Amino acid sequence: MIVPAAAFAASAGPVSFLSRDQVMPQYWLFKSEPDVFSIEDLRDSPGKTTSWEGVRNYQARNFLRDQIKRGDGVLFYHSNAKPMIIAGSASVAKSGYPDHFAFQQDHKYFDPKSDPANPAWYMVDIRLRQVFSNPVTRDQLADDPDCAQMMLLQRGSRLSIQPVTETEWLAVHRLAGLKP
DNA sequence: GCCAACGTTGGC
DNA sequence: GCCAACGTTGGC
Repeated sequence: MIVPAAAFAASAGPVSFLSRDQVMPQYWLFKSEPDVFSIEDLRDSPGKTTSWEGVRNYQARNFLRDQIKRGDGVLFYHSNAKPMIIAGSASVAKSGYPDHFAFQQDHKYFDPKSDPANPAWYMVDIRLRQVFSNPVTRDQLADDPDCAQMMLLQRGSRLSIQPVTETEWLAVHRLAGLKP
């Protein structure tokens, strides 16, 4: 039986049958304390790539598990630092997969709520794109009309993984004096 | 170092 | 299911 494409699209719902990575690149901001893991640590990692484990917040977990896809752009933010900066950019090298560190009893990220049959926590891999030679400071972001509304700058925003709009992505690169 | 803003936990 | 206590984040 031949089903007209329009009928199939309607039955498939508003998302249709396009997979996510055929649609649009998305942009994110990942926070990291540079004392723990900095953009230089990423640069010096094998293949300039690292896994992003240890996220233990459900909202961030949902992003990691459901939305963050290979090829997405990542702004690498240095939190709890002097100065606080967007230090560079990265690309998602591997979409969400279970955070296996949560399964390891002797690991600092162990969480008995999570097991391989039903993982509670997820992670992605990211690969360095650019170390900004002129990092973008938090103050610059606050002063820029395209960036002032960023989730990062909302008072009390503790989310360690945040969505970034394309406008913000472009504006951050403009402030860094770079092309994305 | 302080502390506001959260998210989580656990007693009830 | 409520909510107080607690722990953490992260800017200041």
